[in-house]
Amino acid sequence: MCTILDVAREAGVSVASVSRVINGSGPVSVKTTAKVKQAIKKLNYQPNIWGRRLRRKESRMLLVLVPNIHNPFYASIVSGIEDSAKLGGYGIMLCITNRNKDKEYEFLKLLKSGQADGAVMMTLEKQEKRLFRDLFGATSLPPVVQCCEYCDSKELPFVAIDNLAAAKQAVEYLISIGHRRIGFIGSVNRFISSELRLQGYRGALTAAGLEVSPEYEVYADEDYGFRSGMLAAKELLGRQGRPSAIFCISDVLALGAIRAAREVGIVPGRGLSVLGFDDVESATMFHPLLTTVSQPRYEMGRVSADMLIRMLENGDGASRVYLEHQIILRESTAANR
Amino acid sequence: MCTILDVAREAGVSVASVSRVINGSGPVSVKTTAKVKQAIKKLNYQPNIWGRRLRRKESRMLLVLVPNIHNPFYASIVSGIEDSAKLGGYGIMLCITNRNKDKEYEFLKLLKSGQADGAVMMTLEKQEKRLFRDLFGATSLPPVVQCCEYCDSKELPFVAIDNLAAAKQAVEYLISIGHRRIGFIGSVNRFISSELRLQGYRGALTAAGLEVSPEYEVYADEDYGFRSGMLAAKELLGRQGRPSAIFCISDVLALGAIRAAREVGIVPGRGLSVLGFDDVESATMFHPLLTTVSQPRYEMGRVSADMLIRMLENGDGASRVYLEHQIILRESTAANR
DNA sequence: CTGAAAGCGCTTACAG
DNA sequence: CTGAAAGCGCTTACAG
Repeated sequence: MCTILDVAREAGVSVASVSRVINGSGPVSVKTTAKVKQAIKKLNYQPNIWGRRLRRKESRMLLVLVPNIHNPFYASIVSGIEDSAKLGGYGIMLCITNRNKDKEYEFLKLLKSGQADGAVMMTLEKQEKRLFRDLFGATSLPPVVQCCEYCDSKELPFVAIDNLAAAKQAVEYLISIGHRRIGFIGSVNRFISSELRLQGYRGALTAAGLEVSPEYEVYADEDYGFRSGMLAAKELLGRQGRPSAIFCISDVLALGAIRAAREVGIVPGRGLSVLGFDDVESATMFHPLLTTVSQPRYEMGRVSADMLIRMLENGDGASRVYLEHQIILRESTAANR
Repeated sequence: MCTILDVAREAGVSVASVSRVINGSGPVSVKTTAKVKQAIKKLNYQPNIWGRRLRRKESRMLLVLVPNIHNPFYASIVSGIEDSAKLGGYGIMLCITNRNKDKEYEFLKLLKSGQADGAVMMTLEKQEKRLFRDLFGATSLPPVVQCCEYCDSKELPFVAIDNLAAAKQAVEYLISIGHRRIGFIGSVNRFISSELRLQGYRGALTAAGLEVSPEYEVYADEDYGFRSGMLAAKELLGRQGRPSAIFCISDVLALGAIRAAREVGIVPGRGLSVLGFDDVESATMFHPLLTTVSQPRYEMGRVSADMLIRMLENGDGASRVYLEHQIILRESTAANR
């Protein structure tokens, strides 16, 4: 590895000039520029990033926190973040938290120590007070954009869909095609999306004059696992006056519900309508293809990272954006006769 | 942010002593240690990583290159790498290459510029000469461990399963339960695993005295996509004397084949045996549950990262390790009568 | 056991 | 337009 000094010597100029050429900063004559460029090429010079960062006091690094990476839902989001980061000249560091708050905390310390400039977080639960207060104090706003999930403290920016409206529409659709006994499979996690989807479900029932009953609301594990979706659905289907339709807060759960229905001899689609959330790839792998709420995943990643970078570079304030969702009608829902 | 100098002043000692306490290097009296620790706590001091790295000339950062992140196969591997890296005190930077060689190349430059110490690569194709020669010259070995896929240059270490043996066993199983016309769905990519699985398939046929026919070998797209698996299977199933079993080099392709079979009126499992590769989650989501070859994914990630770290820290030489695979019998294969 | 000082590779006022 | 020099925050021989 050669240094800026080697280049300067090779080109017969000062390190200051070399630096100016590399960064396109300050005035340099064409002649000097040419000599420097040639020397860089000849020596195959790569600026040492640590020296630069130490000097500039910036890391050009973004943190990305995802709760788990097995749910295919997160894959496209990470992809979107990565693309935006690259475009802005940032690298990303990924942390798969697996609901381990300590791991999350340790990782976020990289912000304090200057190892990263900002973070996109998909791991924030509804009430996440301690984390930030401990890390940044009560006053200063951390350089963080929340994606998909967000906590209810008012100041932090986020990018998400309108989960309440989306869930309400989804359940309204089920009602519109004749369903009256509609079950709900949620999750025991503390994500705001889970709560809002539950509220949307209840809201739609209430608005239609249908009864909201805890009998029809069951909960899968934190990670929306397939197997736990199956179990939840079986519970629901074993009840007196079982539901004719189930709204699930994730596709993986919905897929589990479909499998559960089959196992107890119900034909999914005809005998039981199932509506999911996310539109992951496996939603269209098998019949009945899943009716679901689609989120603009890649887009959410892009927008989150872009927002974060603007905050970092232009000092833009916190904003909260809702992206469009879409209800995609396929085969897993049918009219109730 | 306060610096080591602030801590030194607060504790009434020199920066050298503070540094020694932080790093547990060199001799320090209990008294000094106590004073320094107290000062660190009081000031909530975090060492600046850039200064340290500039000085030590190490980055404590590992690169991870995956071809795509939509295939659930890669998720656990990344998880394993992350865990090992954390244990060794390394951070990881993720690059989703999407088969973009330039992106890969740019990313690997981080090694040269000292931004990362080593890389775990899952993106190397059979003949990957240019990449490394351009980057590291013909002589020096790059600090890279290959995972799952590897190139045929002899020197680079890798962690993988024995793809040839695994594929051979899988197809031998199909033969053992009475299948004679066995199709193959591969991929047009240039990964060694794809090639070895093809060879294993052919080897098993030949060993059993069955004919190897190009008619029975079809190829899906580079990313083992579900839809392209469907198309490939339809091609196979449309042929004269269609196969009674299909060996697929990935589960997602196998899932596509199962769907294709259904669409042309064949009952997968009974009417057509399908055998996959990877044992991803969706292999057990729907009936027929997929018979498949399971790879120790998380383990592969762990072992790769551990090996890389040993190379970096102890100067261990290149080694090549094969991990155990396993054939998991489920419902998608049945005896041919 | 401790501290003064050099130096890692870079950028950027400052003076010319 | 150019260069000498200071300084970013750290670690580590070196001398004591």
